[in-house]
Amino acid sequence: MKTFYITTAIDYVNGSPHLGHAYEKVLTDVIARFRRMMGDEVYFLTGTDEHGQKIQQSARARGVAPQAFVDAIAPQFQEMCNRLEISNDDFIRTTEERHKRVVCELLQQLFDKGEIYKAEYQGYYSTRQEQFLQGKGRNEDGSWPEIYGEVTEITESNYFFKLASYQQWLIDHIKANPEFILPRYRAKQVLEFLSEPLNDLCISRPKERLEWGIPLPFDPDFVTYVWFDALTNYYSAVVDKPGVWPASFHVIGKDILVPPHAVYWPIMLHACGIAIPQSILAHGWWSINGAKMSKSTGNFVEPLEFVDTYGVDALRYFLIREMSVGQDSDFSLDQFWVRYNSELANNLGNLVNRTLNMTNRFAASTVPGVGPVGDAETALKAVWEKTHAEVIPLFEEFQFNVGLERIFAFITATNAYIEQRAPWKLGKSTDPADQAILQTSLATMAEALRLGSSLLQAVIPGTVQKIHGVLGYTAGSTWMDELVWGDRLTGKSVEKTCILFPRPDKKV
RNA sequence: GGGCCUUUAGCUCAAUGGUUAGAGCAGGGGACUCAUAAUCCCUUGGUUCCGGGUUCGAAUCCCGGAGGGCCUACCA
Repeated sequence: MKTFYITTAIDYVNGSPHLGHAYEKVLTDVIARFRRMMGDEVYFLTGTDEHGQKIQQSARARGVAPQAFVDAIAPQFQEMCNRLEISNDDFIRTTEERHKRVVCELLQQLFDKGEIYKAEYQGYYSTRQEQFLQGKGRNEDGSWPEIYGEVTEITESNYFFKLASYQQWLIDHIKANPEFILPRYRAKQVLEFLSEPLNDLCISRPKERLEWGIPLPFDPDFVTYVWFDALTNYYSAVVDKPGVWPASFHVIGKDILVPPHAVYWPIMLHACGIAIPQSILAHGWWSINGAKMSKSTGNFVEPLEFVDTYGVDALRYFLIREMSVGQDSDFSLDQFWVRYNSELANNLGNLVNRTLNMTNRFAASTVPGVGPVGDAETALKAVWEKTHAEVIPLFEEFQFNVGLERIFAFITATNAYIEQRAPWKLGKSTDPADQAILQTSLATMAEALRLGSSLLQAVIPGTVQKIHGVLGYTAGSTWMDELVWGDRLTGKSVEKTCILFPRPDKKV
């Protein structure tokens, strides 16, 4: 079986992680965990992008070496993964030897094949910003904006990759493989980009301008410029792991789909004779309180602070529940509280607690065996079968928001079942028939809770483990038979109480 | 300028061209007490952005328009 290999974009370490970074990690993690539960062999990669001009500048501004600078920032991203309970198998940094070696190999190979050539490039250059300027950045009167300082027209030599010669191949591939770019409507955007002739891609910077990069193997006076450095991480991380490449999914933000991931990357690989990824999944962006996220205006969410305050699963749940994958979404504390209170705390959390309580009170803390089964049990089981059958395909299509809604409908049905059986009334009866139904109802609610929470495994893994734990249960590593209604809780002894999602006034 | 996406209840979202457009939350009413003042039941709420067209039948397909977002041009 082909390994299910999934990646996030690597984050540029010129600043601290924010909500967007956190979302992409969580989304990818949910997919990875879901595939593992489905029985796939999963390999999950994330990492950091650590070269380039901005980092060189930031390091210089602080008077430290670039390596020291990135060594200080990269751990923040690793720490974020830990705190978000991201189940990545590897974390690659583009400053690692294993990465640089592969980048050089690919570049040398393409150079030897004549796919990379040297050419002169003429353009307007801002010394202050240390960058070439685009014609469109110019003012109406032809002058350049103040921030660029002195702008001069210069000629510079650089290396170029023959992108254009693969244009038709890529167009054909995208048209023949509708799964290649997801959501599908994004493929139109890529094809539109490809409807104009591609320019060859400048892949180097002279060392006088940019030192902080990977030197070209065939010309030490130049370093690699972004594309071959950053994109190659997906490949370099697994080049020595047989059976992992090609990637099944690259999960990225919609902003870096066109052109890097959908155009440069497949062409780079194809030119090297390497298989290209199966699929690229482009997600949307978060706004905050209806406005664009921005550090300068203070309109941003610090993911780790949020986790400290509200808990990792509260954040994971909200991000996945609220966002329709591919679309943009808004993050507001009000909406967060709606999800937290009504879904996590009241519907699910309270179900856990009342189940424990009743099992303690009416069955000496041990999940009883199922007695006589009536219409109520049959009906609840039918809801389960329906939920189970609907949720898996929804998750497979990344419709997590809809899937979660269905799961919570089942949780509600379980709460309703409990009302219908009213074990607290049965507990007062000495009639053996009532006692038998009591046993059945306690066993049924526990089993429903085990199953319903199991479906939440990929999204809120820590919480699900706690729920299973207080039910005296240890879940299997896949859903193969985990999701089958049964009696595996019979005889398990349960905990006294468990508050999973405390209400705000009761939080410490 | 060209292109893409989007618009469904107060809010967040569903609905292979097919009964009377559905859920959750919020609002209103009731029930219950095992439970985190929770839970359960009932209920109010719609010109599916607007205007045409195709069709036996349109939220869905076509044309035109409006609002919002985005790509075309480095940044989750």
